[in-house]
Amino acid sequence: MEIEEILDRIDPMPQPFQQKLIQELKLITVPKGHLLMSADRLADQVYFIRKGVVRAYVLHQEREITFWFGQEGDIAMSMNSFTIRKAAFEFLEALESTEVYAIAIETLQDLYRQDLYLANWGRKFAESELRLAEERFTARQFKTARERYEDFLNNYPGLLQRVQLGYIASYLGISQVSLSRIRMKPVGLTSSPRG
Amino acid sequence: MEIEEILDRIDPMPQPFQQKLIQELKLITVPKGHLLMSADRLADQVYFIRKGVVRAYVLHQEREITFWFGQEGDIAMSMNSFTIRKAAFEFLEALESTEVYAIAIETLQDLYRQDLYLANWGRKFAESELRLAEERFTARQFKTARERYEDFLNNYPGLLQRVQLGYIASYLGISQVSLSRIRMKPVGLTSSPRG
DNA sequence: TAAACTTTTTTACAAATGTTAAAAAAAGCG
DNA sequence: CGCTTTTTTTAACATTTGTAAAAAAGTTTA
Repeated sequence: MEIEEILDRIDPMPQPFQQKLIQELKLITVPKGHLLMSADRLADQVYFIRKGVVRAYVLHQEREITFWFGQEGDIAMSMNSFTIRKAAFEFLEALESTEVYAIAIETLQDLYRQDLYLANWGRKFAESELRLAEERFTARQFKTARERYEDFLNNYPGLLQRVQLGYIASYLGISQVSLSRIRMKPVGLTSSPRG
Repeated sequence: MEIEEILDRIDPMPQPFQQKLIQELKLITVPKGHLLMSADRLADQVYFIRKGVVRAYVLHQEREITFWFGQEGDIAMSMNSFTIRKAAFEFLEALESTEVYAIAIETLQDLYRQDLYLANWGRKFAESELRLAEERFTARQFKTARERYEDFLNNYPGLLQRVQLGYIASYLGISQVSLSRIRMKPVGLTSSPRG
């Protein structure tokens, strides 16, 4: 996906202002397994995904917890590192050979501070991510694991084929065994009294 | 808490720009139990909490799920209603007699579009909320219910005394019975083999 | 293509959490 | 106050989900 389209997905802005951002980008390609970002280090880049799939995960007691997937058109950054300029807590890993447009966080911050259109673009980006995060957070609370799995299939068509199930289970907040149990039984066949 | 302080908590901006926002605010007082916002209606106001406690909750199958608390200095808005101009999915309820500074969403949107400082203030607001949401989302995944309860006590000192436990249990993602079990046993005394 | 490795499913069991209902405690109110 | 209502705790039981380990399936590589 080309960069103009990625930017427009968040909020279209007049050409000249868009170009101010595009000018600063560098297209890089990373192999499967490459870490674009590591925990305990200051994240200094923001990535616009042109091609490929990445996941963000945290490491907790020897265990990886995947909490975000990004594919073509998505934007990856450590909000933690960006806002409070502290070391990131997450890893960002390419799950396929992946092409990203990269920009230094410092440069992006400068653009935001200088330009009204870009500042509002950045605002809309954060707002839309926040909206998704809230939706996902509440869904985690009142939807069953099976419903969340079905939502995942609908919201990320094709991703099931590109991402291994262990990562998806963790993303859904369940163990891989539970996910396997869900997939085993056909949809709609839950453990009702006389199931 | 006065409005200047509430705004500065997100990001300080030069006086004249801050005043552009403050000019538009109306201070209102609502009694305990009042709904500042209701699901299935377009949320048309943003609230800056001067005094009191509010909660945001969703209604799912006869059941209320509290997912956010706000107190002095916090800012309440329906990000869903704000960004995609759809009906809100959440309720916003005052848990005490509460004073809020209110501004129409439309007015705030206009201010953002016109002014660089305000646009960046709005961006930082969304970014910091997003950062908190991510933190809470991952914590939900790898912390036990007891740890989340302890985090709540640390992150919201005094709120335990102002909010009933049923709401807190729901906020923590557990049943009220579970919360009661946690509170029953002293800290550190978990169910170990010879507990 | 055989061996080595990784991923997914299955099994058996343990632990955590939910549900419903009732008792106890606390808060609200005339 | 004492009665009523609400909130919190406790109890008993059912269910979900997790863990660890093994089997099966699928991939990779020499």
